[in-house]
Amino acid sequence: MKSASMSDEDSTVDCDVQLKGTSKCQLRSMPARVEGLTKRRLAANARERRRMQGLNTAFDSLRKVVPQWGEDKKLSKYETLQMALSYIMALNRILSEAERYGDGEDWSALHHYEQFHQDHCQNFLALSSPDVYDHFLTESFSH
DNA sequence: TAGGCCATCTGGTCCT
DNA sequence: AGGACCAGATGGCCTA
Repeated sequence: MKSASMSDEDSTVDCDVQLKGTSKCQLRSMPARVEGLTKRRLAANARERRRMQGLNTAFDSLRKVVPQWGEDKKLSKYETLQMALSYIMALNRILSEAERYGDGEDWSALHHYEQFHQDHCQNFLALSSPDVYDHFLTESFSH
């Protein structure tokens, strides 16, 4: 997508991979030591790319299990983490309340769960501000 | 057009 | 020594 047009399956030296401003021709004419360094840099770039792709895959998995407020709007990474955090806290709270009031047959918690997506998204919107978020954390843990 | 978000490159540090 | 992880820099894409 970005500047480099590199293949994903590269592990050490990819023929299509080029260091910024370094042509394949230049690469071939380089002294062996410099060429070695260049190859290692390119391999490191490829590893870093794969690592970040793995991280993004994990973010996508997280997005799938976290509430979203719109089908079209994809949560940013930051928003995904914040949403996951407050989602977990909310579920935790539901469990705590079910333990406190329920005997196992009390499904009032389920009602809370149904309400969750609405409330949660509203909460999350409020979390856009760090100050409000801190307040939300305090409130959540105080229960 | 400015600002947000993102992918990629890069050099440094830590770990095995 | 080489790989994993991290953070800063850079530049592209998109939207208000």
